[in-house]
Amino acid sequence: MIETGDLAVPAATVARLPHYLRALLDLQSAGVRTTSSTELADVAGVSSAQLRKDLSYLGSYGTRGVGYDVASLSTVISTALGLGSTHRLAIIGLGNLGHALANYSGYTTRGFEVVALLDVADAVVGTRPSGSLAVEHLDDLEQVIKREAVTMVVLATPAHAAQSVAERVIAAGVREILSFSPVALQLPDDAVVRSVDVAGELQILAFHAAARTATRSVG
Amino acid sequence: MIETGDLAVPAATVARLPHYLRALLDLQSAGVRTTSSTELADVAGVSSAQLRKDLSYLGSYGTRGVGYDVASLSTVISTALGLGSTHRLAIIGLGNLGHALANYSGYTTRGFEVVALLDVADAVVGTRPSGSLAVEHLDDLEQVIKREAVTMVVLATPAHAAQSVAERVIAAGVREILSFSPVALQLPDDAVVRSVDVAGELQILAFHAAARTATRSVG
DNA sequence: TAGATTGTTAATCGATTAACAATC
DNA sequence: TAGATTGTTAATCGATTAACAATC
Repeated sequence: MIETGDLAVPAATVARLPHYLRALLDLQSAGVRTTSSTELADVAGVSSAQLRKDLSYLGSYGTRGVGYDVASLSTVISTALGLGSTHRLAIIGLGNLGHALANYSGYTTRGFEVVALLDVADAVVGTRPSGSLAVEHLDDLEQVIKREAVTMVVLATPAHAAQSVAERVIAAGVREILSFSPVALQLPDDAVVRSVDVAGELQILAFHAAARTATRSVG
Repeated sequence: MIETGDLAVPAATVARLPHYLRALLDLQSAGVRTTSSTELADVAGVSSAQLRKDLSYLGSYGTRGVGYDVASLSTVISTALGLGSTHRLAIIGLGNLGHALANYSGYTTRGFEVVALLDVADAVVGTRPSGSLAVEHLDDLEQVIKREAVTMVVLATPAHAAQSVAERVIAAGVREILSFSPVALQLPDDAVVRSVDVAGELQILAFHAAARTATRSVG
C-alpha cells in the first residue's frame, strides 16, 4: 500500500495505472468517448474485475449502467500519477543506452522533461547527444541538480559506478531513481528505485523457453 | 507457478533468479568462494528468508552450517534459467532504442546472441548499426527467422506496429518476446511476453513523488 | 421499467515472513 | 560437542477473482 494524503493504493495497482492511462489515450485518439470496464480492460490487457478493483482505490468515477467517460477518467489517473506537475529529469551515463534515453520522445510528451545530461568521459562531456542539451561532467552533479531543480534521475552508468552515483544523487536531495544497472542499490528507505534490467528480462524468457521444452519432452 | 519437467517454480521466484545469478557472479569476481544466505541476499537486495525459500524451489544445494558454494550455485541457477543452450535473438525496429539494444554488450556475454536485425525504413535497411550484422527488411521476417533459427525476439518498433509484427513473429514459430512498446499485445496463450515500459516506470516514480508530497503536507 | 454496468464484498489464491528443527 | 546455517513448516499478508447488490 502506498499512502497518499487521501488515498491508499496497493503497489500492484500503482504499477498498472500507466497501462490504464495508455489504454485510455489510445481509445481517446480512436475517437471513443465512453468506455466500459470490459473494453478498457481488454485494451489494457487485464481482466475487467481487476480493472474495476484497481479504479476503486482511486475513487468512484464511473456511471453504473453506462461506463466511464474516457477523457475524465484519464484526467483522474493522470492526476493520481502526479503528472500534473512537471518532473525534471537528469540522465546520468551517456553510453549506448543513455544516448537512446536522451533521444527518447516518450517523456517529453507528458509530465517529464529532461533538463540535464551527465557523464565522466571527456569524449562525451560537452557534446549534445540529443541536439539541444550539452553533457556536463559528473563532478558537477550536485550543482547541476540544484541549478536545474532535478526531481528524478535516470541512471544509465556502468554497473560498477551505479551505487556511488546513486548515493550522491540521494545526498543531493533527489528521491526517485530509475536505474538501468542490474545491481541492487543499497539506499535509504525513503528512496524509491525502479529498475529495468534487459538481460534479466531475457533470462526470465529463457526460463520459460526451457520450461516449455522440458514439459513438452516429458508430458 | 511455472512447471518444468521436474520443477514447479513460482513466477515471482523466477523473476528474482537473474538477480541471484548476478549477485553470485559479483561475489565470484570478488574472489568469494563460499557464501551464506544472509550475504547473498544482501548483495541481491532481498531478505535471507526469501532467498532460501526461492532456492528451495530449485532443490537443495547448500550445506547446513556452511552455506553455498558460489560457483556451483551459479551453475544451478544458470541451468534453471536455460542459459546452457544459446538463445538466438532478432531485434526488430532499429530506432534509438533498437540501435542501443543492438550495441548492448549484456547478452553477448552469456547465453544470448543477436543473429538478426530488422526494420522497414529504407534509410536503415542494409546499414550495420553494431558494426557486424546488416539490417534486413521486415518483409523478409519469416525467412530470416527460419534461416537464423531465431528463438527470441526483441520488439523495439513504434507502438502502432507492435501488434501486427508480434503476430507475424508468433506465426513464424517464435514464442518468447521482449517488448519495449507500451501496448498490451493480444497473443495466443502459449506466447510469453515480457514488457519494458520506460515511460511507465517514470510514471510509477511520479506516483511515489506525489504520495510523498501529499503525505508530508498532511501528516 | 428492463437492461446494463459499476463498485464492493467475500472467497480464493499466491507470495512473503518468521521461526525452528535438521544437520553440517 | 558447540556454533552456524540451511531447508521447511506454519502464519501472515497482499493480490486476484468471482459474484452480485446497487443504481444508472
